[in-house]
Amino acid sequence: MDLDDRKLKILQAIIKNYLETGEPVGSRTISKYTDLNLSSATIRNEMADLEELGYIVQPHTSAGRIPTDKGYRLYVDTMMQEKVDEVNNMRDDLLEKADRMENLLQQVAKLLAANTNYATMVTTPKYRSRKIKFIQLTDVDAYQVLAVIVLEGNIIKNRMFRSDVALVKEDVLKLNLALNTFLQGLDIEEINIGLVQKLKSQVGAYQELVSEILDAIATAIQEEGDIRVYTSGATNILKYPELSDMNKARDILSTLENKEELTQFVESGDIKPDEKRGIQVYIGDETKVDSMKDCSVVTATYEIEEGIYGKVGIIGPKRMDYERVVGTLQNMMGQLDDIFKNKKP
Amino acid sequence: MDLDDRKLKILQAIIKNYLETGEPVGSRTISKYTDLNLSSATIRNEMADLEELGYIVQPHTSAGRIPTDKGYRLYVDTMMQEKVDEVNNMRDDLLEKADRMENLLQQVAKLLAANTNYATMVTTPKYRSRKIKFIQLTDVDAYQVLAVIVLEGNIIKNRMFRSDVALVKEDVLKLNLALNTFLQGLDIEEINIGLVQKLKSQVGAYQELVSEILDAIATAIQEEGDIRVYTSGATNILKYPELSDMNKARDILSTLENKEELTQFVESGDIKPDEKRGIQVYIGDETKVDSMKDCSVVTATYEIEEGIYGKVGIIGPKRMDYERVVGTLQNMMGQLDDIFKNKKP
DNA sequence: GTTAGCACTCTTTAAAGTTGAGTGCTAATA
DNA sequence: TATTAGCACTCAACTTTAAAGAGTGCTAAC
Repeated sequence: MDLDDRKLKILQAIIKNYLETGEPVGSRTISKYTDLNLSSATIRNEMADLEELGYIVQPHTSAGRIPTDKGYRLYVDTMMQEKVDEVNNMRDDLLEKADRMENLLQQVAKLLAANTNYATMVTTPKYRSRKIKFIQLTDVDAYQVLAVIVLEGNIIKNRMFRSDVALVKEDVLKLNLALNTFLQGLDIEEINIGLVQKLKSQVGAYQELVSEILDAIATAIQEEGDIRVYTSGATNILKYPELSDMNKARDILSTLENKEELTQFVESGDIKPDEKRGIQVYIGDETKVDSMKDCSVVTATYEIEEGIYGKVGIIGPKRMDYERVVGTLQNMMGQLDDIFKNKKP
Repeated sequence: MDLDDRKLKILQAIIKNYLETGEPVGSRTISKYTDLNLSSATIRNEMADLEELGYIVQPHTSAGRIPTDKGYRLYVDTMMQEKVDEVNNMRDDLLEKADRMENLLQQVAKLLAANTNYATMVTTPKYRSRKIKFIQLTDVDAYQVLAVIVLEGNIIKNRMFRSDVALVKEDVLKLNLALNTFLQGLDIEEINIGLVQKLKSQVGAYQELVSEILDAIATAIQEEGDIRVYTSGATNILKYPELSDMNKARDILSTLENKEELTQFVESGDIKPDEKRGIQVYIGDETKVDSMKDCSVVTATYEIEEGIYGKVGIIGPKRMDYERVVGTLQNMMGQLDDIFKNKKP
């Protein structure tokens, strides 16, 4: 027995209906609301076959059928025809409020949540490495100095330091020069003890200060390497009865709140294969996150420049509206492309 | 009929028991587990009185009693004796991970949530006004310039700008000087059109750039004036059955996620009256937030310097362990005081 | 190959009955 | 006069039973 065209059509109808209602779908429903013109009995026979093939199951003997993960998978892979999403003016909303990367990403999460009624996540871009572009010291007053550290890719970090000895303007300039000479263009691994010693030997009374600054630089590079995750619309999860069981809901919400497990999606998945925006669909157990075994996650990849990319994800029930979600994500990725190309925030 | 000592003792016993169990408390329980040595019948008589006085109610005729908001209020105001909390090494945890204000506050929220099993919120400090301390322009390359804006209180903001005309090193220095001459020490209201015109007339080809920078400064000051709110442990709410009703839970979690309504607690309440750390207890409707009418919120005030303060809040069920919460908060406020006094992050 | 028809299964919902915690009141007691 | 024992009463919560309804699988006819 194989999956012929008619079986495929029936499976599609079952899934579509289940996506809408969240209720098991019976043979009569399919018989009435498709143009196949088959009686419910015939549908029943076909359904029995589809069940044997593993695409659908009955929650209990006298109930309709619901799709299995395998069924959803087939649907997503072959049957779904993407719907171009109507959310067109997201971009204006984005530009209006967000003029910096972090805000922008947070805004993206928020907009998607508002538009889809699912939970959303956005990760910060992942860089391969981070080199020091330059360091700028400024004396704020006699005992305080401001250090601005600029990393490759124009990531800017600043820290205020307090010196024990009174600062001399010329010394600060010299220090600035020394730091830049030694550190410019270096990655964190390249800052070794020898280098630090050599640097310290040149700075006279400011050894303490230099130490602190070096620490700060290390921290800055480190934390820029970490992927941060923004989420939004977590409470949308509670809108779907099949996830609203107190224990499931707590687990899912807690995963969303803690965020660590979500970075998992950054590692996995292809990276932007063709113009499909690297869209990836994880169904149930495919998420590899235990608390999400009753959810599906759809992720897309955005790229801010060659090789530097992050992920946007939509988290909902397995019966999420895949077409709409994929459409919305493609749309959003397009908007992000525009923004990153034209006007770097 | 008035509230004599015995009634008070009984009320206290009822509330204590209810805080622990979350179940209505019957006369027999009180009779057995207090040292009053009274029969359940006597307790019943007293309970009837307490009900008439408005301190307790019965959820239904044949149930035990639970405290009313008025009952909780009396308890919090007069009967509660603060327990010094055992969470002593929070401070080390704090200092280890957090070297910047935002991180620190987020960390505070997280720690409190982990230690209390309630949801928590922390607001950023509220400043009365924000003056420009100085501005530092640096040319990154021929077309990009980095502006670092330092506000009073050492708030640092930075932005990268792209210039249409190629940048000349000396010009950037001049621009820097001009900006500082005109803007240093000014608040946002003081930057008027006349001033802007005058400034622009001095900068030759860089008018466009100056415009952008001024905009950025305005935005920076503005957003620093906004109070941000960090929350943590929102999912703890779901641990309490009386809040786990799907609708209540959604409303509360959604309030916590959106955060706007939470700033409400910053406005209200006394500001640090004596060494009680400005601890304030809002019970049920007292929160003035509709979704929280079944919750209590305990807030405390931290002060980073004279007159600049923010709030820390614990959000839980009405039957939250007030003593422990107040103790924990006082402890935490103490730790924060230490940190802000010794080592400004 | 398709379909009508029917017995069967199993969830869902409602109704009815049972239990038990806790009350209020009364009359007896210290 | 304050306290207590005792008892009838109430009501939510749980259990049991019954009925309804949706949907299936199978058989026999088309």
